[in-house]
Amino acid sequence: MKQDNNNTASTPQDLAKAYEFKNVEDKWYKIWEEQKKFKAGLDEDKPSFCIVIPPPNVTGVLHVGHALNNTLQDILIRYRRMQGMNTLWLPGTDHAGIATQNVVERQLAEDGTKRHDIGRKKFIERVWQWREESGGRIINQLKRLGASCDWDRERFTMDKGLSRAVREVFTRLYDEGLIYKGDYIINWCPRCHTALADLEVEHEPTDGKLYNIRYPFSTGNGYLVVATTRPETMLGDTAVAVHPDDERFNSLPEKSVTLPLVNITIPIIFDSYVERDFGTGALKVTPAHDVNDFEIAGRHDLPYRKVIDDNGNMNDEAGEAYSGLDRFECRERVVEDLKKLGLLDGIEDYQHGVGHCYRCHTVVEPYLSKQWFVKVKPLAEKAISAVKNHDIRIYPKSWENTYFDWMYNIRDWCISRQIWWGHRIPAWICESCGELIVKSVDPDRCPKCNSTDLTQETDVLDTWFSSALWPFSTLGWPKSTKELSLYYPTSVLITSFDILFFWVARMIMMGLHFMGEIPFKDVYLHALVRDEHGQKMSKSKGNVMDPILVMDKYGTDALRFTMTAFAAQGRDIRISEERIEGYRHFINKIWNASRFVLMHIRDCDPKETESLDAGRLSLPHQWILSRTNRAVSEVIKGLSDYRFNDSASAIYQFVWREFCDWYLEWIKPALYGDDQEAKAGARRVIFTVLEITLKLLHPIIPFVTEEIWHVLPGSRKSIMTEPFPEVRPEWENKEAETAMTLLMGVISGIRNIRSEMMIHPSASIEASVICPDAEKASTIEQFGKDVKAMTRVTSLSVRAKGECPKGAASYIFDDIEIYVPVKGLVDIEKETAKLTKEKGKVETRLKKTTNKLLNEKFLANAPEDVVLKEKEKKKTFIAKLAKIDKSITRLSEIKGD
RNA sequence: GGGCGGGUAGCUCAGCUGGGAGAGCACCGGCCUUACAAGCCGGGGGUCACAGGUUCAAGCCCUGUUCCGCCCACCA
Repeated sequence: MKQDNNNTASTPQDLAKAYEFKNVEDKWYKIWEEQKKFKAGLDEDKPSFCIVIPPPNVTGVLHVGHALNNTLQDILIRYRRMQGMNTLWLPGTDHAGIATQNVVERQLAEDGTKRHDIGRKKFIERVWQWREESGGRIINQLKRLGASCDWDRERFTMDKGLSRAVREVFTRLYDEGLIYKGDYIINWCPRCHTALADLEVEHEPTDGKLYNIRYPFSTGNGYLVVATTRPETMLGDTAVAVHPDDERFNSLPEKSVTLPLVNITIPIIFDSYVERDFGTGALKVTPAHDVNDFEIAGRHDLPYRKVIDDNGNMNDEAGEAYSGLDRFECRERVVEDLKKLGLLDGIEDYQHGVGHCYRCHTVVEPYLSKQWFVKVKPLAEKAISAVKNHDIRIYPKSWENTYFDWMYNIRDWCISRQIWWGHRIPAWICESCGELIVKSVDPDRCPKCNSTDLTQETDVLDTWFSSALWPFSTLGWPKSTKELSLYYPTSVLITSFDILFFWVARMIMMGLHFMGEIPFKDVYLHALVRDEHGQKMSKSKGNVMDPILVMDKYGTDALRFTMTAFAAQGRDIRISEERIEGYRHFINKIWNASRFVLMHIRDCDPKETESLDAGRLSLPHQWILSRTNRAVSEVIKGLSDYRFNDSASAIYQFVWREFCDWYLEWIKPALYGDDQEAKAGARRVIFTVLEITLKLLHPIIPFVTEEIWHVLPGSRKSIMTEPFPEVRPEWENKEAETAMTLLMGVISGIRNIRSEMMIHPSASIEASVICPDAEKASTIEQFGKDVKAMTRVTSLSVRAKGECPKGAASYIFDDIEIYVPVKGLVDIEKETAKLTKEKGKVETRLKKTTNKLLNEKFLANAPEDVVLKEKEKKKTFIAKLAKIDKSITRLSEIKGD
């Protein structure tokens, strides 16, 4: 088919019978990019709409989660752009400190080298090199998805501007006393060789053992039993704690015990942290390797003895016998040695939570070290009120609780990481006087002693530190830019709920603190995409669905529509290829409907459709325009409420069921007939409705809609810049809808009889309708021709009352009765059974209704219209029952003949 | 230990402020009807997890029970 931007040579005959997406998608994406269609407007007179992308990791490969996330963003962006707003979708990637470093380290390993061999500088160069070569992969995959980001504004969390913002924020927070450095217990990953924030530790239930160990009293008479899951840490114990109110320890013979294997004396202390019910009520205290013990030690001024090093091995402090051993080997050794000494009081199986690194899954070591922290409580307060006051709205609302809960209990955030890839902390130590200097620009000399011998902090910042600034750092902060004033606060953040704490909460805190304003007005948290069995997708399980392969097979639009249709607000989405295949059929349906419309509108002047006078059109046209209105308003409502699935299902139903199945079939006689006026009217309407439909669909399925758009008559620019459809009140037509509902009922009735009686679709039949309601009867009569055409009935009679010929099949709905004479064809048993079943249903309903109407309380309390409706129902049911009874009687008479 | 979400048709799920149970897929029957067999027409199928309660009226609101999933948490 022709791919010109005008329609000169495109003819319906040229359209392929089935939609071939393969060339279409690449073609249009290129054109959109070339024509700068995604460029953000900076027009101060227009309202703004802005989304900053959740930056995927540079190491990332597009997965279905990204596909969902970015489809939803693109829908809103395209929708708002069509509405004529200044629209910015700001893209970018995240440097993903640990993840990226791991990738490059793996590469080094393949080359037989290590990062420490090549040194920090070389290593970082190597990472940048890697980023140049492979970091753009995910960006290209997003393009494949149709994402209409303003790519000229693509940012990277490590680029110059953002790095400046990071330093600025760090320095200001430090100056305000909200960043501090100190010795604390943090989570240490011995493999990644870095500290981790609490959030970065995944606790997993693990089968372990609980060891009961005897700690002999210093004098040698008797012992205390302590329980531990980690016997190796006893080498670093500096006390044993018991609860101050625990009667068992009221009159301890001793004030200290001898630490086995190490043979030092450690005190028995009293601390209410200890749970009296656990074990023997005595707790070994290892301040350097346990968070709680660390705190206890602080309260009691206990010494800290580190016995494990940063590789997870025992150090010299652990004693000669254990030094150098891996912590788990050491555990076994310690247990053996205790056994030999007769100090092991039993081992029990024990399941408990063990922390693992979220990047490499190594067991995390609680580790005492010097780290940088953000004091978050003061920041959290404002962030809590912002959501409480609904300055920020979270969708679905149920997540608010989770948010509040975490924010109220928030703990200081460890932001230093002992890796190389990331924003190096802008802090220096003066080697002459020991002064700590924190500055956003590199200092030349020490402000205190004027020395030039300064050494920069080697730690880098947590990746999430820079992501937290994303909504304003990407818009130019700390400079005050036009972009900031135009687009901050951004309109909505669309992301997955699993990074609510990692990212969303922190952006809110940082945005409020540094911009004095919320970073976004709405937060839409979408579900997690799982496989068809509800399993989380993971490489190890092998159940990962590759969206690129899906797009290769079914097309991007099919994937996008599926994502939209499944985006109901909830916790997870299960996806399978079958579903995508199903929605590919829908894309094809649109294609074919358009093909059909095109056949008939080739010579149409598009301008004519602008002056469509609904009042002068015949019933089906009035009806479809009214229904079009409905579709428009439902799609808009869905998009405004973040109920994407509602929008998808509304447009699906409209296109397929109403426009194709009913309307197009209905007006075929007019389109193929000789009545020029009727034909012209029909053409104008199908043209108009198709245009609206395509525009309505474009945000969800951009490629196929653009492709079709360009073969429609008239010279055409991109559908991307067409105004989004609006509801047209003058098209709403209740009467037309009522009439059509009635006629569709009659048609379905006749078709039902045909099908049930096994009458061949091409066979001509006669039908009669008995309809006591004069108005309805008149409608049926008036449109008898249409009814006949839709049912292949040669003669249709409508009467207020009457008898049905013998040997006819019947269909009853509401107060209307349809008969089709099918001499000799009627299966009396079957018909009777059908009617009896129907009778049962109606009887049940009648009973319900009657009961309600007999109930005085109902009459007194229910709103008037509900009561009225109930009365109407009763009448209808009674009439229907009478008809069914009559039919049953008649059948038995036939049988008797 | 605390919190959250969910149990609706064979499967996957909608069902927003309470007023005659829906969709897609699957299934059954019939059709190559001049846009589409990736299609058209017709059809079957649900004590809305269970038990109470509120209400004239409950899939929807309240209480309890049960099963599944997730998140948070410092009982070693």
